[in-house]
Amino acid sequence: MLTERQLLILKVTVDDYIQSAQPVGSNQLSKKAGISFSPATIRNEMADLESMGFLEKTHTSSGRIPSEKGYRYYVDHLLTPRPLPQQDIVQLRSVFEEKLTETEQVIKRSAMILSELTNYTSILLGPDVRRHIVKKLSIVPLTQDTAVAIIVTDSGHVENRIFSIPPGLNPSDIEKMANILNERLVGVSLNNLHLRLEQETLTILKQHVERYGELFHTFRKAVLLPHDDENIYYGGKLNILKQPDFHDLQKIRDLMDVMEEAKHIPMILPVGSQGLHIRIGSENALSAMEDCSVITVSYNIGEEQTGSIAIIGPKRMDYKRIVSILDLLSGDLSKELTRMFKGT
Amino acid sequence: MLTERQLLILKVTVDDYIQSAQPVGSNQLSKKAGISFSPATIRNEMADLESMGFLEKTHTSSGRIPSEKGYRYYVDHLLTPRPLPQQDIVQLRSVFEEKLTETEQVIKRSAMILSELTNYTSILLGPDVRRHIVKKLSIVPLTQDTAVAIIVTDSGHVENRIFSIPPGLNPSDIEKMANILNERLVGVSLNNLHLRLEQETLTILKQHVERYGELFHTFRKAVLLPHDDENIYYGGKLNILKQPDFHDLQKIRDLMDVMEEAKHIPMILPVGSQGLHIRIGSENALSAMEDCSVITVSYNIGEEQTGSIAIIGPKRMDYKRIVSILDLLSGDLSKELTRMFKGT
DNA sequence: ATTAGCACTCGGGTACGTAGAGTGCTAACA
DNA sequence: TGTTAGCACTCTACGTACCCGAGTGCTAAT
Repeated sequence: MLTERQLLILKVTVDDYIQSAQPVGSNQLSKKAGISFSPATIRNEMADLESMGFLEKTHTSSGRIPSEKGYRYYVDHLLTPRPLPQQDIVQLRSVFEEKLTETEQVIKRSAMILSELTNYTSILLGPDVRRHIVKKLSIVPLTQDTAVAIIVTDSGHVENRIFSIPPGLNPSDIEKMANILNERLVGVSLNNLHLRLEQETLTILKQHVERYGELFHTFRKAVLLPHDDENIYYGGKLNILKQPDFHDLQKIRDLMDVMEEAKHIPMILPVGSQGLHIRIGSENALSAMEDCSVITVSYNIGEEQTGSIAIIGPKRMDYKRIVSILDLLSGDLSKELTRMFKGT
Repeated sequence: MLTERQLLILKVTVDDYIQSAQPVGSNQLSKKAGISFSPATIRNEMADLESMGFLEKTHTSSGRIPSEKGYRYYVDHLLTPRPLPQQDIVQLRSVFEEKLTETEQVIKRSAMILSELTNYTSILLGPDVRRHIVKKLSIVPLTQDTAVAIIVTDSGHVENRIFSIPPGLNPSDIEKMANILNERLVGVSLNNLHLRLEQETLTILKQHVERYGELFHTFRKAVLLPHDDENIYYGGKLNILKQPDFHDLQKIRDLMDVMEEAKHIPMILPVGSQGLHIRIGSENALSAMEDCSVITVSYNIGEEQTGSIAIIGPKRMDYKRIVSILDLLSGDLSKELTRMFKGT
């Protein structure tokens, strides 16, 4: 439905606007490499592209900028991924040179490097902790009436919570409880912890531990409390301020507000979906992000557990480059993290 | 050296400017309550105050705004702390109603509430982890060649690090090592951990554990790696964007940049100093903060360990209110955290 | 089908005039 | 002598007018 020439003009227009952030006019365009027709012709084609909804004007006599539909068509049909410059690859892979031993560290560093490389904001979601398997559970008494419960998972993640001990309880009972819990809960995923706690351990505790009720209750409450916002990692939150597209302070505030709020994260990056996704402007669920584009990609550790990577930038984002970068990183990250925990 | 009337005019000028963010003129001032002299008189006095350096003009025929010297005099001599409204007290104390069990949680919540209450940015520094005393040390094997070391301190803080195990090492040796380390290191502060590690445990390890060298080396490296930026808590980082005083995007960027960078923190809030401090504009060490005022106060747990609270706002900050709020919070926080760990 | 030519539009910059708030100074006043 | 009314002056903010340049749409010629 679009002619070759229209496709060319659309592509060059989007490319130019992405690069310059200025509306592009027919004269300007005619001077570009690969364009062999006059400004007048370009004007006609651009008028057509506008009536079809791919381009827009900022005012009556301005040059054209891509509409959301224009960007959408561009990313769907006109994106010709170019191999990344060697330098970028080196920088991106430098994360893995650091010999980090912890998932958390690797992801945190990745977020930083990603934002440095792109000049946009990055959000990385760690693998879902709740699928991890309990490897060991300890209880360490702190004071007369408190103790800390420590759960180590197969991925090396350590969760710890303080809970209170009913006054006057026999210390040996706590030890007993720790032993029983260890015996019964190792091998269970954090997800299923609460089920197992109530189904299996409760009856056994009853038999061995005095006043198990209070102790169990406070322990259970501590262990189940979700610390869900702790595996979100940001890079370059302030890069938004670098973009010429954002000058309205109120909008910047709204946008940053939304990003910081952990509860909005599922709306920003579709957790659980595989592969690469691009959301342009109002395709985003949140109205504060209607001037942004978000590119997300998933990665995985082993086969099952997946995390997500998101890049948030203006609609006028360098899609070509970001797609290449995310492709590379998600692959590398999957490989590296899988390698780190292949032995589990 | 300043007459009563000059003091009054200075005070009212600063108060008014803090409240309105607009230069204040003689006519405007003459209508205020407590002012019983004419605009002309005020003009004379203001001219004097300006020549003495307490006030400034933004341009030849504008009203006056306080100079840094003016603010300084105001906070040193004219600050009449007023009791906080009951509602603020309630909101501030709501942190302690939540029955949080972990220091970290309490401090995190305090930072949030503080920023909500003040509309400025807050930074809270947790107590120095390095002074905490080791209560228990465990080593949990993860894979063939990795294990996680877990250190629980008397405050309930849990540090964990993954380290690698030299291939082919006897698993029972790791257990032996854990036992030895536990025996020797419980009761030592994290600060002194590295000393003790090398002085005492090394010789004993030599006697009991095969190939202690490699194992010890990798363990030592893991334990000593400082995670120092993890007890800084922010509240309302975006509140800067709310202040009418900040409109220059570049300055906002610089300011936020500086605040996020953990290494700048010691320059922002003077770690270790007791009591309440106010730094106005260029009194701050960092040039990015020359348009800000910072109010800091320390709090303590028990007798020794201290953390800090800082509020960062424009020079035109509501000093009276912030001082009252910080006074209250630092007291409450000290009491509450001391109570939480009085049993240690 | 393409393009040169032309009238038209709009944003941005500059110049100018005015209203309003504020100042400094002088002279009158208590 | 300290205070105040009066007045000329200054500067900002705002609105209007104007022009320049880049760009468009349309028409007519190629």
